Formats: sequence, structure tokens, C-alpha cells
Amino acid sequence: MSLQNSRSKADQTPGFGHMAKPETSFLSNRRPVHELIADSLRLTIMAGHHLPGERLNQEELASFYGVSRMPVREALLKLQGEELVVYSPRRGFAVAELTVEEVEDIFSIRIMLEGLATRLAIPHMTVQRLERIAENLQRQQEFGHDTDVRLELNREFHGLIYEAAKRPRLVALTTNLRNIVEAYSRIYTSAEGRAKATLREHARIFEACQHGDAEVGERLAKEHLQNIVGVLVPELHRSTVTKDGEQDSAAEKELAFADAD
Amino acid sequence: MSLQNSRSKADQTPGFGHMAKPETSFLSNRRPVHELIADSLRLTIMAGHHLPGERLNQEELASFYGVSRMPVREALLKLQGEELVVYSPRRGFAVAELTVEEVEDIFSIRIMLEGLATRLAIPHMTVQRLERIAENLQRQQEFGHDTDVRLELNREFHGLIYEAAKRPRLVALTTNLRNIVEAYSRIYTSAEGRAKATLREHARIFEACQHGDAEVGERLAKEHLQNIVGVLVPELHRSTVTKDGEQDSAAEKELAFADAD
DNA sequence: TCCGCTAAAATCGTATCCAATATCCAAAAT
DNA sequence: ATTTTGGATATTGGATACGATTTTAGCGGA
Repeated sequence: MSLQNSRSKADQTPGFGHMAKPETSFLSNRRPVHELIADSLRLTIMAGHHLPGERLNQEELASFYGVSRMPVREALLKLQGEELVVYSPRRGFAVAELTVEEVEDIFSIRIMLEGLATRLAIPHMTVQRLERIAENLQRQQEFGHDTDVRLELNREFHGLIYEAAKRPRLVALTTNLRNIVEAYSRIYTSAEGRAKATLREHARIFEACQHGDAEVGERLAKEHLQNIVGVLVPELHRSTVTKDGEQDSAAEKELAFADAD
Repeated sequence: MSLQNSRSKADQTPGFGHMAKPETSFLSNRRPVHELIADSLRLTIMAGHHLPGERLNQEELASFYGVSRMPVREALLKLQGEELVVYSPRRGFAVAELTVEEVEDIFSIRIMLEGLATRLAIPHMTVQRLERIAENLQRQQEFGHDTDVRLELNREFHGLIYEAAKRPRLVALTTNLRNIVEAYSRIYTSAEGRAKATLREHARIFEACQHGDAEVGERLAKEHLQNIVGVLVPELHRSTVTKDGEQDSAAEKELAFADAD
């Protein structure tokens, strides 16, 4: 399991604007414990530290975080709303498990929404934003060896673009959809040569942003995601379907995830 | 506040398939209390019985439902994940309040997603499903006078179509987006002559389903939603912006919602 | 191997308690 | 008359303890 995590970049409380709090070291923070736990759990699930299907024992989590069960339950409920965990009465919570079809489903939605977001964003590009994106691309080249860092930079890259669209709901949705499939995307990012291809595709999207060409940007963004599905889906099929067409055991699934890291 | 509500048609627990429970009269049900409360609150918010921005007092809700505060808080957390309520630390929960821009944002997403869902659904239409849709249309003509019933039938109509697309995630997303703007849609549905226009548009979408014409169906579904925004957005502007360009007070907003019912 | 039974564990909810923080209203000051 | 301040009150966030119910796991036997 992950260590205590205090970075709240992934903070997506949709409601009131209440920020500018001096961030402290986890349990001494002003934010409610259930939010900190929700954020931490979200990140560990996205990072694949909790495997899909894994049961989430409330007592265990409570003692791990050093809190009572109540804020843990609250955090889990919130994550249920985000569809990162599933809930079954009297059986509790488990990390959401996606079929290959659901992954495809979600990606096809992402293709539409992120294509739209890119197209809407490009006309609003400022010099400052382009600089920040360029700097992100630089870091992608430098530090893209570690999967965790690469995915983090990836989120930031697309986030910087989509933000410019000035469509908070659209951005929130794409973020959520990305979160849901993030654990599965790790399989893709470790695939042969895809890291380099991703970098190339990002660079071309950036060029479209520079040139202000919204149509091209949209097309490239869509193709980018399409390429990911194209590699990811066969890989998922390969790692979750045995010769007799049955699902893998949890152990084999764990293996598939382990070698993706 | 609304009475205790036991219809769980809008039940959209995304996780495990755990249905087929004999529905009883609210608190004597087997389902966890926090789920029942979440469902009830979701419906009352969608019905506009809790106005946007209204604070949701936990103690009050607990005593209203005759339970302790814990399941109420859990229900609120879940609804926060669905973006039907917003949360602010130490201040609690309030019904989510959308700006006109956010309503437009959400509708433009709905147009894409529901257009896609309609197109994908039409090739999978069965005779049984077409019959059910036809029967729904019949009821729309008969019982469409009451806004609540009309919106319920509306949900069912589109739900029946989208279901056929066999894309559970896509359907779940459209359902959620619809839920979020439902309270605001009430303003639209009460607008002059829109009820009849909606019926006509539904009938034409149904014809496209019958003829198996996916492209036409998609176009009609999109136009249908576009027509709704076209009426709704000016109406929202009219009812939330004063002559000097400032926001209305809560009292005036309540009025605007009241005459929409 | 496959049942069926029992024991252990986990969930769900109540009740109660307390600290921290908002909220509200009245008094004071500008 | 409006704004500011102060303090009482209400509400939230969380701990803790307890009980009821339900899963789950283990184990012995056919």
C-alpha cells in the first residue's frame, strides 16, 4: 500500500471554492480526514496498488490510516460515486473491476470528449500555457522512464490543454473517466515502444496547439487515444483470457499487473 | 420536503448486480439505509423539492428519515460523488447549484453522448423493445400533463433506447448527466408549447428506431436536445439575471422554480 | 471431492460524547 | 444607519462502544 500522501493535485471537490489552505503533513491538515483518505485511496487505486476486484476491508484501512471506521466508510462512499470502487450490501467495497468491453466503452467516450476538449481548447491557448505545456513535454522526455512519473506527466499534459477549453464539467468528466481506467492503462504504457510513440503523438498535438489548428488538434488527440486502445485492448485480452476462454484467477491477474509496473 | 419515497426506478448503483429484491415500504427494506436515503434524496433533488444551493442539515434529514446521522452522511457523500450535492468542510452539504454556463456545458456533452447512444442503439432494436417504447409514447400522450410524470416518462423513453446500445458505461454517464440538470430542466418542460414539441420529436425518434435508420436517429436525438437547450438557456438567463446583470436572491430563485412546477 | 455445520469476522447502524468551527444575533462603534 | 465586534448557539467531524445481522472461512464427515 502507498505511504501517506499529501499532494492534493487530484483534488476535485466540485463545489465551493475553498482553497489557499496551508497544506500540512496529512493528519495534521485542516481538511476532513475522509477527504484525505478518499484522495489517498484514489491515488493508490489508480496506481494499481489495490488490484481490481480486491476487497477493501474497512477495519484494515482504518487502522492503517490510524482513524476510526467512519471516515473510511465515508471515503469509500465518495469513491463509489466516482465509480472507482463498487459496493455490495453487507459485503462491503471492492476496487472496481472492468471488463475489456467496459474499458473499450470508456475509451470510446473519452475519444469523443477529449477530442472535443482539445478542439475547444486550442483557440484559447495563451503563450503562458503553451510554455507550461512545452515544459511538461521536456520533463516527459527526461523523466519518462518511470511508469508512475510518466502517467503523472501524462495527466498534466492533457489537463493543461483541456483546462484551456474553459469547460469545467467537460474537464471534470474526462478526468474522472481517465481515473477509472488509469490502473488498466499501466498495461499499455509498459508495452513495447509505446512510450516513444506517445511522446511523438504528444509533440504533434502540441504543435497543433502552437499553430492554433483546432481541427488538426482534435484529430490528433482522437488518434492518440485510438492508438492507446489499439494496443491496450489486445493486451488486456491476452492477459485476462486463458486458452479455454475462461477468466483468469486473481493470482494470474495480479501477475499481469505486476509486470506492467 | 417530500414524503418518503420508495420507488427505486432511478437506482443506478453502478457496482455489483444485486437487484430483484422485493421492494417494501422504505425502512423495512433489506437494502442498507444509506442507499435508500441516497435514492430518496436523489429523487427529491431532481424533483426540485430541495432547491439548488439549499443547505442540507444532517440532523434534520436524520430525524426526518428516522435514522441516525451516519447513514445520512454516507448518502450525502455518495451524492457528492454523483455531483448532485456539493461539500464544503465544516459547512456541510448543499444541493449543487449550476451556472447557466455549466448547464450549457453539460447539455453539449449530453448531445454528443446521447447522439452516440441513439446511433448505437438503433441497430440493436428488437420488436419487444419497440413495443415498449411505443407503449411509453402512448403514456406520454395520455399522462403528460403533470410535470413529474412527464419527466419520469421522458427518462424511461430515452432509457429504453439507450439501453439497447449495450454500452453500460455510456448509459450510466448519460443518466448521471441527466440527473444533474433534471431540476433545471423543469423550467424548460413548463415552457409554452414545448410539451407538444417534445412529443413530436419523440415520435420522430421512434420512427427512426422503427426504420432502423441510425444516422437519422442520431441527428434527431441531437436536435431534440439542442431544442431543449435553445429554450432552457434563455429561460434560465431570464430567471436568474436581473436588469443590472446581477444574480437573483435565493428568494427570487425559489419563485422561478416554483412557477415551473 | 464435495457438502453442511459452526465459528469467526465483517458490515450496518445506533447512541453518546467531545472538540472545532460556523453561524447568527445583539451590542457597540463608526 | 451601517458596520464591526463578541459571544452564545448550532452544526459538523470524528471517536468510541455496542449490538444485530450477514458473510466468510474452516473443518469434519460422507
